[in-house]
Amino acid sequence: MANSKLYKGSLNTIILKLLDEGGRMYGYEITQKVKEITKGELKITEGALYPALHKLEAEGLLVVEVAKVDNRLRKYYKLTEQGVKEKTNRLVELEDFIRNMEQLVNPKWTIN
Amino acid sequence: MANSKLYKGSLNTIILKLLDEGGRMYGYEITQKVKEITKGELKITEGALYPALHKLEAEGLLVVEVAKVDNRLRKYYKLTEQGVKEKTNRLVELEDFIRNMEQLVNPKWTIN
DNA sequence: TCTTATGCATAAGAAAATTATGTATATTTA
DNA sequence: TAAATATACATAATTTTCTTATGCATAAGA
Repeated sequence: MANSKLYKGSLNTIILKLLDEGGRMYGYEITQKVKEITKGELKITEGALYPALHKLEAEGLLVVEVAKVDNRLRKYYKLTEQGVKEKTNRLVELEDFIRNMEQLVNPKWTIN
Repeated sequence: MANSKLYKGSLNTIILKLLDEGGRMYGYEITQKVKEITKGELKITEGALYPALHKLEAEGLLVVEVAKVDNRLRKYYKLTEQGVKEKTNRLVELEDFIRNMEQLVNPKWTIN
């Protein structure tokens, strides 16, 4: 995914959130959107993305809809009802994670 | 490490930062410190911590110093000069990561 | 005395990524 | 127009990092 190992584990959260915003997106579109938003700092690799999409679909969080545009295949994914709920959970987890990491590396106050 | 997969990849950064603050710490102490700072939300497992410490030592980022306290063994770790540099790098990566994630899940502004 | 806390360690397995491929069409550039 | 790049999907082998399950040993508390 990136030069930094920190992104490990965050791909699903990113996918769910982008699909929540975008309504429906296809794989390649997701890679481009992420690159755009992070100004090229985060590049989702295909080897990570496609298996992740398949897994989320198998878990019932996404549904796929195949389309043909300009004679090329596209698989549009969108959140299921369950996917929307899971997205919310993941975002809460992300907020908790960030808060804890901030606290660990840049403690605002200390007891001792 | 935690209920959330997001922490994957962040252990080394946490270790380096805590050692930078604490001067020198031993493994068990690190687990307790992390638990304390995150109010029990993040628990470093021994199966993750000890191999990580050994690896950081093998990479030359840490040095170990064995001590015996109350007839029990302790292995104090501290940053090497290289470890201090690496700590700085990791913290920059962490800041970038957090900034990118914030931007992805909670974009402040959009172009379109 | 039994449980919990302290303190280290490793091995087997799972999860999630990287890296390397593979296929195919469309568009841009030299 | 030929070659390179962009678009669009996919999977397999390997690596990294963690969880889970052990194991050993001493100290302290119930």
